[in-house]
Amino acid sequence: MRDVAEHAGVSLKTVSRVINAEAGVAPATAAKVTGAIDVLGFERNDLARSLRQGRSSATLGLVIEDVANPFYSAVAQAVEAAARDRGFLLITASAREDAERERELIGALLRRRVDALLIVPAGPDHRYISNGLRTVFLDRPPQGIATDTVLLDNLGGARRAVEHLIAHGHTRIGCVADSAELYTMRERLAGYREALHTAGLEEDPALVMTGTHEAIAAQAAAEHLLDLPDQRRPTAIFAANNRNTVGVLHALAGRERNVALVGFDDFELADLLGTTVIRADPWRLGEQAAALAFGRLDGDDRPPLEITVPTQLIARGSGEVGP
Amino acid sequence: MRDVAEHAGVSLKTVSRVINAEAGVAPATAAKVTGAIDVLGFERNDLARSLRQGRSSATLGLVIEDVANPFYSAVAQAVEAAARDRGFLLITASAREDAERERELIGALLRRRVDALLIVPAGPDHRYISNGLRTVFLDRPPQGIATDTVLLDNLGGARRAVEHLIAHGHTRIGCVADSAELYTMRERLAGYREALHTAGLEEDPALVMTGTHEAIAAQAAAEHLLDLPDQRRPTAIFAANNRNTVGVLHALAGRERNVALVGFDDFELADLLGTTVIRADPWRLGEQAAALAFGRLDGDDRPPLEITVPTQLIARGSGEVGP
DNA sequence: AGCGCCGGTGACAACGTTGTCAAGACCCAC
DNA sequence: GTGGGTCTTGACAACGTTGTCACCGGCGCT
Repeated sequence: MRDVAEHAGVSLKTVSRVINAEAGVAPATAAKVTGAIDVLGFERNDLARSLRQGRSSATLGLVIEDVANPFYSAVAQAVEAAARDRGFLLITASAREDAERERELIGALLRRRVDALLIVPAGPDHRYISNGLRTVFLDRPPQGIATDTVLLDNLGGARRAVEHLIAHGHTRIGCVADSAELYTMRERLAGYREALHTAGLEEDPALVMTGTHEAIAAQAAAEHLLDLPDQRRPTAIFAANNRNTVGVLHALAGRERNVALVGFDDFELADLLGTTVIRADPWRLGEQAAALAFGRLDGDDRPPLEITVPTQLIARGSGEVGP
Repeated sequence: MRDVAEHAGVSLKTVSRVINAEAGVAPATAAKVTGAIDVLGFERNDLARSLRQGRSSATLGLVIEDVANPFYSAVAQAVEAAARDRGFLLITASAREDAERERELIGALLRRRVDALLIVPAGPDHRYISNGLRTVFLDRPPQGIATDTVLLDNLGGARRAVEHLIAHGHTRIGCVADSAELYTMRERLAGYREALHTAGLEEDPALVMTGTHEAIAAQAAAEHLLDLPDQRRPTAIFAANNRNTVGVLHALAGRERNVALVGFDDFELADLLGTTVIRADPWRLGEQAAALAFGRLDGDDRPPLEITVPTQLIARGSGEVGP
């Protein structure tokens, strides 16, 4: 900027005024300045700008599990769209279910003075987050701090899935789920159990497979279920997230036996595969979280809010077969 | 930091030394400082730091078409992983095939002084990018400037796909592609034509549907092809990207007629659906681009490089049926 | 003519950090 | 005791920008 000022023969402040389209610059002066800017190819340094102004550089931070998981990339898309509407950019970081990494990433984002932080938490404790109201938790609640949270109706969705299977005559319903330490999985397992209990069915622990984070592990778990002896084998399976559903589909693909399936999370091509799912809208999750964050930036200082996004059963065939 | 210094009874510079683990601070002093940091919950301002140091804040900028497209989210994942290995964060922005928006986003990233810029270009002209060697183009080449570029073997992959169909006896091969203004589409169409020509087949313009950006449009285009009268109808279809393949799959799903299909881009569940594809590795695209960018940051000042990532045909059944 | 007002401009400090340099304290060896 | 060295610390400027304030000249008013 100094160069521009010299080249145009004006002061730094005048250049600043032109760049920011402030009123009170003579047209002739402004022309000289814009000319110099063009010649020199000057671009304002927004880092210095935000430092001077005290506000951060119109940036949101998003910490998710993995950008390549379609559920989370849809969340990222929604948040980015909301950010863009306000002229914000988005720093996305993947914590990969690693608490230490999550902590590092959050630290790096806070040191960069992002205006707000949206987090799908992996760690067991978030008291170290000192961002006050400018933090929104997504998909899973925080632990140890009170702050805005947007969750899915995990329990209700899972219960709905299992009720649906029960309504089609199933009494031996298997469950393939990610680690039971994850909040979403605990909720979904609770929904699974609640549906069984309400229907007067007894839970068979042998039918509940947890800890399958990758699709390939879910496939192995489902194969194990399908290989159980006839009277112990499930006639239906509830898959507790998109990875698990993909794994179960792979396991079922090699078999003739028609086992019913309802998966949590919708996915592309589920219609072609005829897979009945509980649709949880990741776009809405991200949208709501961004709205909360921007609300806080706009001065909303109500106590922390918790929003629950509803889920919906989409029947496509795989969940509508009898035992 | 000033507060920390006062609280610890030392100078600003000493606090700075402790924070950055510089040598030459007496253990007792360091203890006082870390104590004060803990009490006050101080966190370094990395914006100010990078301003002072002249280098940018260890941030990469990535401009892609759309985070929610699995191809690009895989690219983002690869770039983010590479960034993280170097302690960098990644700002991801979606240009959505909009040249003006692309320009805005690139401007915003440059003003934030990202260390390097990785771009899947949408616009027709990139001379306005003044980032020198710190820019890498991904998936599509730049126009008007010379800079590092990582491309797929679009032409070769498409040719391979169509050759494969020809080898299975097809002579009327349709093509469903996104806008022919996109570089990747031009290349893939060229590959399609090259394969036909090499085999002595004549291209039927009525079988080439372009401009289908969304899966739903691709479905309509494919349905149009399938509804052609018998002697003009294609017996095989080449779908030029993942959206198009999904659309064609939907179109085929409602029909009994067995039309062969090879799609460009692999996708999850393609194995279950038995879809033969040309696999283009998005992870490798992102990885290579990040490697180039970091190479430039490390002082590599060779002339701009162009890297081509190979593609591979994965036969799964849909491409191996005869006419 | 004298007054105040306003449009246009610039000098300067400050945002929070770090690089440079110098100063003080201490120790060792002569 | 003096000189030189090391260790520890701090004062100060600077990064690039903008907010505050003051200055200057011209205008219209009384």
